[in-house]
Amino acid sequence: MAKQTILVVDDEKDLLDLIEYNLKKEGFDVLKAENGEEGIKIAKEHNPDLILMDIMMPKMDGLEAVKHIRSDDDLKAIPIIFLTARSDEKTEVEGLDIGGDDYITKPISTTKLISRIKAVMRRFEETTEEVNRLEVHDLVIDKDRYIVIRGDEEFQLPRKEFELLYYLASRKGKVRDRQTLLNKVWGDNIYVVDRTVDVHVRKIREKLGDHYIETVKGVGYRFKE
Amino acid sequence: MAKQTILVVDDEKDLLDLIEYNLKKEGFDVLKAENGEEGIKIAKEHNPDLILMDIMMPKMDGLEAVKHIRSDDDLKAIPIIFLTARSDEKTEVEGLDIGGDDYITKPISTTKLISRIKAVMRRFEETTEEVNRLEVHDLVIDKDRYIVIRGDEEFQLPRKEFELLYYLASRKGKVRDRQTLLNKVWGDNIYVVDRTVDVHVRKIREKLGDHYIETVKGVGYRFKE
DNA sequence: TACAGCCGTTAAGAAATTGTTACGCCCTGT
DNA sequence: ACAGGGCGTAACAATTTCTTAACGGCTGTA
Repeated sequence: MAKQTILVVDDEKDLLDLIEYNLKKEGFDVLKAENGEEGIKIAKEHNPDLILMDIMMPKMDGLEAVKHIRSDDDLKAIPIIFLTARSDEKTEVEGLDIGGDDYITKPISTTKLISRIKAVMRRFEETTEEVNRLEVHDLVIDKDRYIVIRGDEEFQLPRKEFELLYYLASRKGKVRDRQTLLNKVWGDNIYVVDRTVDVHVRKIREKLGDHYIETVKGVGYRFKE
Repeated sequence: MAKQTILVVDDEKDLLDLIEYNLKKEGFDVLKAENGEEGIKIAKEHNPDLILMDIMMPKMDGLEAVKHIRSDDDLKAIPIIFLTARSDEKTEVEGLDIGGDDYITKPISTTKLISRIKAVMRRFEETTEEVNRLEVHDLVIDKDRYIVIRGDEEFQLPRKEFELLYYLASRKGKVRDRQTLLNKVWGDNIYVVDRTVDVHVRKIREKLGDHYIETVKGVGYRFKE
């Protein structure tokens, strides 16, 4: 899965940094804005997958900002989670009414924040109904089911093998060096020896045959075009 | 969309009238009941789209009433919002636990009430519209009766097991990770260890056999295709 | 031929993940 | 109050998957 981007809008810089740190640790890309106006601008430019919005801010407050977002065709579908200083009833409700998808009261527990974010994203994914299904050569690589199909054979690859294959297949023809593969498939802050990739490639070849993943000596691997 | 009907159950007549007035102004049809017992009776007769239920009432209190509603096949799908006099956490939690979908503390702000109602309804619209009877492989999973049938065997699975099976079966072939399963079957803001899913899967397998739910290591579970 | 750089292959041990069982809590109906 | 069922958790066993390290082969170069 491609990295997901979260836009955090809050006027407290410290909090912004703290949230950024935690979200990045969880593997999200993070964008920051310090007020509603800036938030909208950045949202338009980058189309984040989710917005974390403080309600009380100078210049343009969160509620105002969300109204704008919800009336912008390009942005209206983005899920929004509110941050509120106190669980003051009125704000809370107003927020849900204009189209927030959840709200969290400060002070924020990191785990809670993360799990809320993931919950909201999941709720949205089902609605979006993406097709995670690649068809390349004589293979069907179905990520929803985590299986690879060829003719009427069905292969159950282990997770890493599957994801590696999926990544390469989704970029058919493009060479990726081992380090890139590790970053994309294993994750950024993971420490493993890059020869590990070789082993996985070999296992894939063992199961599906040699003719899908090609070696580019001195560079890396690529899915055959 | 047709006018939506809301059943309000509260023993304070004045409040009942006030709420009625406001809901009607918003375009809802309103039914009233003054205690849990009466509430259930009216619910069965009219099948409202949502129930607003006071917790503290004479005769049969709200929690009790909701338990009945949740165990009545015709009524169990109706969203319920609790009204509580105090934001006593325990009652609050208990309420959500037996199947309330939201709760509001008195005194009630009208705007807040309305927007909560709308929010809950929105949430339900997305979820509803399910077929209540699945036929997969040699199984019939009947959600109306909470029963699984194979040939002339009939299995009475406990609630969680049933719902987990139902969820997976209704997405035959698609892998779901534990967290997603928890969110979908247990509910969003429920905190349970994700290994709980394993145990329930095991119990289902114990009763129906191993060949329905497949494990995808490192990912989650899926109903066999 | 000797050497260096790179990749393929293997097998073994480590790590991660799941299966299974048992226990305790809570609620319900008796 | 008590028995029973449903649920969530913890702990340990059983498996599967992942990594590493080591060795051998191939290719191009001096």
